Parts: sequence; structure tokens; C-alpha cells
Amino acid sequence: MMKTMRPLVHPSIGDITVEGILHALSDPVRVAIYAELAASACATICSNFLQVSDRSIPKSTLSQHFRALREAGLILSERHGVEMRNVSRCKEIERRFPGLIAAILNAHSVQATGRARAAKRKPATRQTKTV
Amino acid sequence: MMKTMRPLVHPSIGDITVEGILHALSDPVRVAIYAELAASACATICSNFLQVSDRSIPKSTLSQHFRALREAGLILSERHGVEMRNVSRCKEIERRFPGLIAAILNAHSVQATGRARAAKRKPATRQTKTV
DNA sequence: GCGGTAGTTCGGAATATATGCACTATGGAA
DNA sequence: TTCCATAGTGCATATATTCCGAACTACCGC
Repeated sequence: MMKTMRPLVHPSIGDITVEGILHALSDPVRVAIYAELAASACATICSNFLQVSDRSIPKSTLSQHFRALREAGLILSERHGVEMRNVSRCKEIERRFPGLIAAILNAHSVQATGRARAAKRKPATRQTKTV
Repeated sequence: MMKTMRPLVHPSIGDITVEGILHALSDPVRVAIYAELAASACATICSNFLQVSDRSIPKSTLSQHFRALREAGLILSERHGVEMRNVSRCKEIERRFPGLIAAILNAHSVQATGRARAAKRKPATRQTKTV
């Protein structure tokens, strides 16, 4: 007697919370994944992200990250044969929390280009004020 | 020989990360605190938040929450005699990540008014689609 | 000094996250 | 149909975070 896999859980739009979204996107790997999903018009399969921003992610970890995004209500996942297709739910979320996703993704890209610029310069003096 | 308290750490604006901000604000107590700080024009003392949205927070936990907000770069804290005055750094952050804080606080208040309305109605049927 | 108030630190318990390994599930080839 | 490869999951465990009470520092007024 073999154990079956538990079904994919997607919160209904009304159950999505700001805290949940922020928590899900507070992980560098997950924002990177989500940013790419949100930018892409068509569905993307999980294994496309075994490499994320020059870092290789273990399969089981990646699976958990997708679960986190899904259960926060950020993405919609559908099994299709052997693979899973993921799309962002940004239109729905935009209706519930206007401007939120756009602002986060924009901030994320501001930060990325800032980092890219810093890398070209001399290893920057990184100051931290203590009061 | 007594141990001294470690100084308050504030990241410089360039060291503030989106991930850090999202993580700090992904806690219900911390967003509530931050929302109030951001709305208030003048400095606010930590102990004003020993009660947050009908929940009583232990002092030590509250201290950690303030540290989290401070080290994420969201607030500026200054010891003033026996108490600590806190203000939000939202203007700085607005320059670095335009619209981010506003969108988060707006989403937070959308959610709060949604919850308030739901509480008035019958204990709502909360559906969760599984695929 | 003493005592009160505001916050911090410490340490252990509770909770969350990461990941290797064995597993399910599906599709295709032999 | 059986076997293999591919995509992803579940579970156990190691590690990291968070929570919170108790004891502490720091400051002020008397």
C-alpha cells in the first residue's frame, strides 16, 4: 500500500495576506524566481530554476520554495505530465493589493542594478553608522 | 566589572535591501508598529507598543522587534534619557525604492479594513481551491 | 545612595528552514 | 508491459530563527 502525494494548495484570493506575500518574497531565491515568472507571459516549469543568479539550488529546496510561493498565493501551479507549470497570479493580486507587486519587483530591480554598478567599481567602502 | 550594552546599529541607506525590508514587515506585530510610526509625524517611544492590535507583547519580544525594524533600515532610534525615540526612515527609503513603502502600507490597510468587514458578517465561508 | 521606569541581554524552548535520500508519478522506448 | 529517465515530493535531521521569562544595564528624580 503506497502513499499518495498531497494535492497542490492554492489560497483563494481573499485568503491571501500581505504578511504572507512579504514573507514569501523576503527570500532572495524566491523573489528571483517570482520576478522571472511575473515577467514571463507563459508558464515556466520548476526545473528552469535549478540555477538562480549563479547559485545552484538543490531540487528538494527548490520544491519547497515553489510551495512557499504557491501557498502565499503568489503563483498558480499545475501538474502537466511529468512537469509542473507555474504562472504568477499578479493580475488577481493587483486587484486586491494595488501597486504592491509592481513596487516590490521594481525595488528588486533597482537593487539589482545598484549591485551591478557597485561590482564594477573598486570594492566599495561599505559604511554603517552606529549611534 | 559589568558588561556594557551594544550600540544601536543603523544600516546606511545603500546597505538597505528589499529582502530585509520585506522580511521585517512580514511580521504582523512589526508592520503594525511600523505603520503607526510611518503615519506619525513625531517620534514614538517603544513602550507605546506593549499593546498592539489587542495583543499584549512581552517587553523582551518588543525590544527584538524594534531591533529588527532598525537593522532592516526601516526606523531610526535614538536613546533619550531612559526612553528610546523612534521615527520611520520612509523619506530616505522612498528615494531608494520609490513607492515600495507606500504600497505595503496601503496593502496593509486594505487587508485590515477587509478583515473588519468580514468580522461584522456571518463567520464567512472561507474557500480554498485545491488542484 | 535608593527606587522606579525603559529597554536590553541571555539562555532555553519552540518553531522554521535547508537539504540528502528515498520515494511517487508520468512518459517514452524496447 | 516492463524498464528507464525525468520532474518533483516527503521525510528525517541538522541548522538557524524566534519567542519570552528572568536578570541585567542605563538613566532620572529624590
